[in-house]
Amino acid sequence: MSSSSSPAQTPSSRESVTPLIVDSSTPVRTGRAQGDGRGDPLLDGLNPQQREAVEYRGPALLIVAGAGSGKTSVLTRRIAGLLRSREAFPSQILAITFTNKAAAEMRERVGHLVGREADGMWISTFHSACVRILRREAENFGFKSGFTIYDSADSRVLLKRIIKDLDADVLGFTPANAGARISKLKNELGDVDSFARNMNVGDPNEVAFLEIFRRYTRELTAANAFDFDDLISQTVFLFRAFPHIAALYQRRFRHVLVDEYQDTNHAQYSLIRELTRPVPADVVARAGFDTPVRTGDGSIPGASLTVVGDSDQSIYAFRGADIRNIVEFERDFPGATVILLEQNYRSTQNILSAANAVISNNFDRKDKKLWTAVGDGDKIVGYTGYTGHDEAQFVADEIEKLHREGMAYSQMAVFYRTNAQTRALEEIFIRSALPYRVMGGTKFYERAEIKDAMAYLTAVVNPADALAVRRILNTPKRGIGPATETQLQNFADNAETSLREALREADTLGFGPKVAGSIRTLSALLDEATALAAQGEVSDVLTLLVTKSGLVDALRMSRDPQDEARAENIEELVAVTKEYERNNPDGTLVDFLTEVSLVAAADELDDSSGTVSLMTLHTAKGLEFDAVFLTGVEEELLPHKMSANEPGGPAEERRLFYVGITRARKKLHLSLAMSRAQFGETAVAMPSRFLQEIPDDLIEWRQSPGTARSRGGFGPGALNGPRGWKGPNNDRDGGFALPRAEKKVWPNAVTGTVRDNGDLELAAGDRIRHTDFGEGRVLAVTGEGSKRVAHVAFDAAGQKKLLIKIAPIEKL
DNA sequence: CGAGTCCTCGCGAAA
DNA sequence: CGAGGACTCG
Repeated sequence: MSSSSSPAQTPSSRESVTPLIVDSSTPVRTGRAQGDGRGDPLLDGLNPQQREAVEYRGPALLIVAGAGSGKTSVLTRRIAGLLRSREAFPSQILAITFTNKAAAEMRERVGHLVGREADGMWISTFHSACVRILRREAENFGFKSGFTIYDSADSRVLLKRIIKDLDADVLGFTPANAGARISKLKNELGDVDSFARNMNVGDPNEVAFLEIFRRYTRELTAANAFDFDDLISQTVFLFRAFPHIAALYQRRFRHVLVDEYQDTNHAQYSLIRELTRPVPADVVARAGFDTPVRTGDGSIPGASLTVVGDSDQSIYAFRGADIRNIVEFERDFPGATVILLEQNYRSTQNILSAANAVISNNFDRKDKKLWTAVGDGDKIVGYTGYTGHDEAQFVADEIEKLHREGMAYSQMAVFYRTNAQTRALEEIFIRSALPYRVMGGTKFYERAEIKDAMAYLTAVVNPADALAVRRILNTPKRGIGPATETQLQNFADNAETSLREALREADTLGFGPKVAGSIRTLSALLDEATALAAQGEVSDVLTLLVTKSGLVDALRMSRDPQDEARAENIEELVAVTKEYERNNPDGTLVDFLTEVSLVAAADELDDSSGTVSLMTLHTAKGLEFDAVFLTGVEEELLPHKMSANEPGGPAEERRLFYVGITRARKKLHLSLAMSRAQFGETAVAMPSRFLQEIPDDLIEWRQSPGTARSRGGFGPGALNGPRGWKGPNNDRDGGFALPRAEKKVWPNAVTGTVRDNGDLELAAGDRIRHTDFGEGRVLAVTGEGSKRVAHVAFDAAGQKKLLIKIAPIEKL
């Protein structure tokens, strides 16, 4: 997961490890290290618990790893130990991580320890591992290995059609709620049949849902497609239905390791169970396995299982994560050993004390206290802005200050609860010429034009995929409207063939010459691309499709100014395919599509990019930064208002806050705003209850909720210093129930204003006036053209960077 | 069929 | 405020 900064690897071990192990003249130690392990690179610098976690051998091991306790280090060394001692071949190891990035990092770190040998291991996410298995075994249960993977947006499109078709919207069904319900069922390994058996047949809502679920499933099957949840559950079904196939993997993987175990759902849990099951003697005999790990009775023992997790960091209940998986591990796997890692190597004690204080408010948890030997460190910085922009300005100013003091932008991150909060942050960051990247959110691959281009590729790989064919049918516009689409679909349904095949019948379906011609051209293009895909590179196929289809041209010709950027995005996608070819010389079109389908938000993180990272608290899990800005620490946002009525909701929100806090190595900033724009209007915000759970003396308020309130002209300000603040529930004196009408009363609140300054010329020494910061003097101007940046010392607001082109400034 | 406009609704997190 | 749907007109 994260590149832990534990002393376990910092002093000298990491550098010295590589030559020691790779150098063949060094005797390879077999078996376990003797004595205290001094001199053994795998154990050097580990604390006793970590060491035990690396060395323990047995059927099942649970490592309860607190935040920052060096678990990645432990996990990689554990794997390296298995390989080094020849207890396992690389091919016998399956390690499941939460993101592809974590997988890549783990592979690299094991590689450092044992060399090229690491290449044969399966280190991947649940979803990637399942796709790999499913593609390999697809033919065994009625799928073709070129199946499409539908993301949630694809599922929603499909459900929208179905709900409309069935007029189920009048019963309150929406693509979103039906999709969530289906997802939930699948996470519990439910299917249409099991739902039908257990449903209340007298409930019209359930009857309708059954029909939606049934149609959805049928359409997925017909399209040769799996949704995200299917990837896991279908693999489990496959293993259960075909023990001899399961046995292939049960025999192969002798060591299964699972990271972030607290966030596994029931389907994932079941998958692990299936994989670590012993193979009965009769199955071994029938399969004719020739294997050394057979026991006396002819069976193959179950694989050894190692799971790592921390129930305090369980934040994916909404995705079906079941905390019981980790809590009941010892019961599930009799004979399991549990090792606790509590020493933290990441954060300062002040940060950990805050984290401990917060999380201790959750009941039903085993008490666990993180501690560190590095000392108290700086206090946590608190700030209350008047508005979201104000808060963002604080963040931007602090980031610039830290940067001037020598901290790299890439070592700073801004977290928030909801994606919508990025807007104010981005507006201010752009204006401040601050280099940043938003992780996740509206991702590249979720853009409409990229999904269009990808749909062309999908239609080539999987002609059965009606969703993909439908998407490209009239994109770009080629005169094939809804009526034509319906006719084609009807023909396909009646002839029991696919939409793709129906395209070949354009001439026989009575369309006008223009429409029929369009269809014929499209069909021919798909055929041409299919032929090319058989031997050409992915980028060639994509280029052919996006040019000959007219997709790029249509965007270029459009007068919508945003379409130019969209055309560039498609160019960018072509570049992505070329990059993919370089990295995966043997990669097929299917492989490329799979990879794209399974990229996670955190996968985009590039340490070398030199930018500040913006991300949700969920995406932040497993990462760490020198400086963290946790924004929007307000009631209704964190904890989010939707969580209030959910069982376990508030506790999970607290864990989310806890996860955010524990990402910080040295500097933690907690910020909030007194009012926040949503739905285009301003709403009053109150400080989060979680703030009160942090002892006062750990936070240094630059501007406390109390002072922010008083400066705005409400009530007795002097009394409302940091200590005077009593939290959100104290209405009279410490409260923040501002009247709705009274907004914008803060004279010095920062706004998101921008202005087009054209080619305003500024030079060092010029005096300027800024809408928000008042007057100041230009210190220097850097950059070129539209990226010119003025470094300004404001008389009252301090030093700031401004992007000249858009900053709301005038020359005096 | 398609482009344009008005209108409504929503923002919870994600592989 | 923004996306997406319904509606209208050419």
